[in-house]
Amino acid sequence: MASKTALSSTSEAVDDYLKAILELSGPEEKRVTSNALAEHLGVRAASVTGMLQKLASQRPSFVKYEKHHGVRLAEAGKRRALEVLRHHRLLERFLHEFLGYSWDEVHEEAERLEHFISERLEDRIAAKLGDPEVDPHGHLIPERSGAVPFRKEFPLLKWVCGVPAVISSVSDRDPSALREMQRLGLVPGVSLVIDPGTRNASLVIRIGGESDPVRLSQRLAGEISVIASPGSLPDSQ
Amino acid sequence: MASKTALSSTSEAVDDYLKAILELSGPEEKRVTSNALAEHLGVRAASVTGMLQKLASQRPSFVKYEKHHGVRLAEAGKRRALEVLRHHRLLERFLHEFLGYSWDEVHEEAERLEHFISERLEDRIAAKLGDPEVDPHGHLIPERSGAVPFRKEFPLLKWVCGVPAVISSVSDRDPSALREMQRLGLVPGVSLVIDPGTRNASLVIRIGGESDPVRLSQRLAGEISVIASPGSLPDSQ
DNA sequence: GAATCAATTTAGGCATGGCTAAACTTGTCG
DNA sequence: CGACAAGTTTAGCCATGCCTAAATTGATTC
Ligand SMILES: [Mn+2]
Ligand SMILES: [Mn+2]
Ligand SMILES: [Mn+2]
Ligand SMILES: [Mn+2]
Repeated sequence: MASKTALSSTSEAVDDYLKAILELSGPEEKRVTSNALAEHLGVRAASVTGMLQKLASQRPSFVKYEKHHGVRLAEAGKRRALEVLRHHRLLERFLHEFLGYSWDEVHEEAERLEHFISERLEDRIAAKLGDPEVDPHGHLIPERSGAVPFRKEFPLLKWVCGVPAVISSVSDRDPSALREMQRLGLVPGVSLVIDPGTRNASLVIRIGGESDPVRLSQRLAGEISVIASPGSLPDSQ
Repeated sequence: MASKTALSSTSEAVDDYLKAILELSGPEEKRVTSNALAEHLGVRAASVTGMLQKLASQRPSFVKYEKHHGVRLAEAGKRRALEVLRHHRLLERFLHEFLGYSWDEVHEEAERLEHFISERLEDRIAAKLGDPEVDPHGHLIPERSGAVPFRKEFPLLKWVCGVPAVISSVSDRDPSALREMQRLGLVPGVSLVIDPGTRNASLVIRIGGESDPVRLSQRLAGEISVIASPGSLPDSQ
């Protein structure tokens, strides 16, 4: 344990809490509840409380924690969370591009290794990949400096019918959903339109300018995020 | 912690004990003392005793342990130790060959990652490297099946003066020694002869058929292992 | 303003893997 | 044989992170 401390001073458990807070608090950096963390991390709420108290009491503290009112990242916590998230996404990309992993296999491996690679390895992987901006699921990779690229994207389920969109990213946590999307051609960069009036249990879409419609389950659609299609703007000729 | 268990059922600490026993017991599989393990692992002897008792009491047990008389690997322990050793050496080779690590940098990174790579990643790395037989320091890589390649090698310090030898491997644990060897050209595959009568604090050798002698400290020489040079056999024309 | 209920925290435990200090074995030497 | 020293084990502790069960708090709702 002493040797792992030398690398970063954070344990795997601490890393995972910080990353979970980062992801759950969203771009607006909302406070995150103990329950939400417990569910995301697969531990009991009581365990979360214990960890949050410890994270809040360190110097410098990793989180700002107010009893009964949730938690948000402090400066040091945000720095480490972004560091781990960069590791995760670089690793996913590396496994996919150099070692023949499919996009539904990369997440599990990266989830473990992200805590244990050195800064040197992070840099070598980034260099080998040519400093990529996105991972295989379309997620933006935080920069080495800690800067966070930003892109306004929307859940496909909230996109307006009839307006062309481009898939920007998909959730990486469900391998079987990823295989299904792969089969349908639903990968980042692909454009689509939602058929008017299909907003019930499923959604009918047309992919990439083709005319044959595809029916999408709520479950699958819920994992897809989109941005406006360049072709949908007024200046599209 | 439950999730790490899913990968292998051994913790990083257990892995390191098993690997240490494997290395310290040598090809003859001698019993290893608590003190030797404590020194190798950088923990106190009392901690070793505690761990050995636990490893011996598992089912199936990882080690055969007799109080006050040292420990040796049981079947399950040997299997896991070789598995981790294979990870270590494949990783060293991969970091060196694909990611530009120098041979004095690979050990530290591999020492951490060896515990956390999946069987899938192990296989992909081995395939990418073309199933290599040795790591950057000349150490033989255990096979996937658990088979252990064998090669009879000797400490340079015990080699006979005047008889040509070839460097088979060097210790990977001291980065500054490795840099020094690199500088002198003392890498696996290089042939050398020890000058007669130099067996004191240092050793004078001639490298690769050249005539200029090199003085080698006991410390450096102690990290080098050799095998007989093919050219030294009677049938060398 | 009080009752209620869901969310949260506290209290008390357990497993892992370290540590120190104090006992105990074992082999060796007088 | 017996005493001693080195090596080893035991006893008792600590930190990390998880758990369950039992309080507690805070946000309604009447
Ligand atoms: Mn993780
Ligand atoms: Mn991803
Ligand atoms: Mn290790
Ligand atoms: Mn090596």
